[in-house]
Amino acid sequence: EEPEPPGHPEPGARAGAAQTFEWMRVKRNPPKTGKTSELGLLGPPNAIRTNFSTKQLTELEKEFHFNKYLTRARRVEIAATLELNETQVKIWFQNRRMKQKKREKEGLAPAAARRAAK
Amino acid sequence: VMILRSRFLDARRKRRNFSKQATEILNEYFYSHLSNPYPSEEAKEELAKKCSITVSQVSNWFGNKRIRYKKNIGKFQEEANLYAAKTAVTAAHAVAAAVQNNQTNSP
DNA sequence: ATTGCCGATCAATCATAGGC
DNA sequence: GGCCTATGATTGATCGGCAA
Repeated sequence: EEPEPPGHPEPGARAGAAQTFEWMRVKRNPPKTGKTSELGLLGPPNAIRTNFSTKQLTELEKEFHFNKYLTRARRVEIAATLELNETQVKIWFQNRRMKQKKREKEGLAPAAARRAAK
Repeated sequence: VMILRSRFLDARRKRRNFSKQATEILNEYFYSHLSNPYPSEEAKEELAKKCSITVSQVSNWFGNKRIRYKKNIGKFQEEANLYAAKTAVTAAHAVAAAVQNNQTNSP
């Protein structure tokens, strides 16, 4: 409960100064969802977080209530309708399911919290 | 504009800061585990209970803390030293108690 | 070997709280 | 009241692991 082997005392680390641990260096690869549809194939691939429109979110939400999971066919259909790629639709449903689960959990916690309230 | 923002009552709007005490507990954990500030699910539950907040809020806190800390380590230096000293004292007491206990019952 | 899902996390952003 | 920073929450997307 106290792994500390990979200690990396930075060369410039001084007494009292915190070290730079690995988690502080973690960098995520930029999103590759941008797709190269718009541009032939030059220019930096869209590496920006997509902002779904209210319309798109409304449709996705509607579909989610109908089915928590998508079939390949349905996914293709929705992606085309909302002008999103299949990966974005897939990820949206994945995140939506996690969100649903989180809410159910939080929704029941209060009940148990009152019982265990100190 | 307002319409776009009124995303079906974003819970974010009624946000309240955690109690000073809760923040103390969270920071103590964070800085005493600075080499790997990723509490296990069990640790999160324990922290949540001590802070009177939900596990999700503990997760949010650590997520924000980690990102903001590494974004600007310098800005947290003072805070880091503060908690480092605090936990050091606690550890010293623990060691002292252990030594005391060791001398009392020596096999 | 490929592909989807889960759980956790990241990273950017939103909206409010708090201080001046 | 305006303005700026601090902070909790949200979310599109990534990472690693596992299963089909």
